[in-house]
Amino acid sequence: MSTKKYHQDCSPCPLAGALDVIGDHWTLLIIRDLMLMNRHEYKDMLEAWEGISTNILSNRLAKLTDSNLIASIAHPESKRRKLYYLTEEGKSLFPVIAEMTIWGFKRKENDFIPPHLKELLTGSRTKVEKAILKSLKDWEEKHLAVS
Amino acid sequence: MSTKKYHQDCSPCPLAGALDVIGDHWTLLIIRDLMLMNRHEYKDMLEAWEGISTNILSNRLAKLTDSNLIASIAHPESKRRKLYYLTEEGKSLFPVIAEMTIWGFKRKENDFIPPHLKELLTGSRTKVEKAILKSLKDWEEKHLAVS
DNA sequence: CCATCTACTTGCAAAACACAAGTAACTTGT
DNA sequence: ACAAGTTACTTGTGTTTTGCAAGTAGATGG
Repeated sequence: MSTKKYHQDCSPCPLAGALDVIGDHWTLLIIRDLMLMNRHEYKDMLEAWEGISTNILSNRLAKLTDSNLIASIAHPESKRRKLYYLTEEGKSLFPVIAEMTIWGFKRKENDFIPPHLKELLTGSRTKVEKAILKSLKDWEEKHLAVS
Repeated sequence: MSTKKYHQDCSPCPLAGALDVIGDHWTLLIIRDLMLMNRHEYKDMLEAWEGISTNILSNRLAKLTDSNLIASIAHPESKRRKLYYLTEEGKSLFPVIAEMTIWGFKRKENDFIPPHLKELLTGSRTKVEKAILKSLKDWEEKHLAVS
C-alpha cells in the first residue's frame, strides 16, 4: 500500500496546493453544475453533457465534502434523494471558474456559455459574481431550513 | 485500442474544453514555471519542488507545444539544450494561474508565493499582469532573435 | 578518447478511470 | 399490500495514465 502523492506535501506553492483539490478533469465541472447550472442532485450531475461515470461522481462528491467545498442535506420530497450545495469555501472558487471559462471560450468559441457567465465576456466580474452569489443565497433560503 | 475521451467532444461548455488542455495535475505548474519562476529549461522544471517525473514532463511539454501554449528554441550556448517559453496563448492563462494561486493561498496560507504574485493579494491584477507580461517580453527580447 | 551533461525514451508496477452490473433504501402505482 | 420503479450509491473488470528507475542519443569538456 502506498499513499497518493500530493503536491502540497513537498511544495510551498499555493497553486500546487490548489491543484491537489481541484486539479483533475471532473471536480470543477461538478462545482460548475452547483454554481451555475442549478444542478443539485446526483442524477442531475450524471446527466450533464460530459457524462461522468457514477463511481467517479460518487468519489468526487465525497472528496469535495471532505474538503468542505460542498455539503448536502436530505431532499425534502424524498429521503432517498440528496441536495448538494456549495459551502462558502466552494463559492470562493467563482473567480477560478470564471477565468477558466473565459479562457476556454476565447480559445474556441463555442455555441454555449453558462447563462450567468455570458455577461463576463463584456462586463464586470464583480457584478456577475454578485448576481451569482445572490442566486445561490436564494436557493439556500428556499432549500436550507433557516433556524 | 480506444481513444481518450475529451470533454469537448461531447460538451459545448468552454470550461470543459479548457479542462481538456489544462485540467491535470502538472500542466499549470509548467506554465507557472515559465510565467513566474523564470524556469525555461527541462532540467530547471525537473528541479521544481513538486518533483515531476521526466516522462510526464516530456509528455506535457509535447502536448503544450501541440496546443500552441508554449514553444521552444535551441539554447544559444549548447545545441543539446532547449529554451521553452510561453506563446501569447500561453500567456493568456495568467488570470487562471492568478486566481488559482490566490484561492490556494487563502485556503492554506503558505510560506511562499511566486514573487510577482505577492502584490495580487492586496493590489490590482491588471498592474501585476502588466508587470509579468513586461518581464516575459524582456526575456524574449534577450533570448529570441528579433528579425 | 572518455566522462558528463541534457533531453529525452523505455519498461514495469501501481493507481486512476470508464463502463457495466449490481444493491439497498426508499417511493409510486394499483 | 406488493410489484415496479427511482435514487444514490458500490462492486467488478479491463484499459489508460502515472510514478519510478533505468537506459539512450547527441552534444560538450577535459
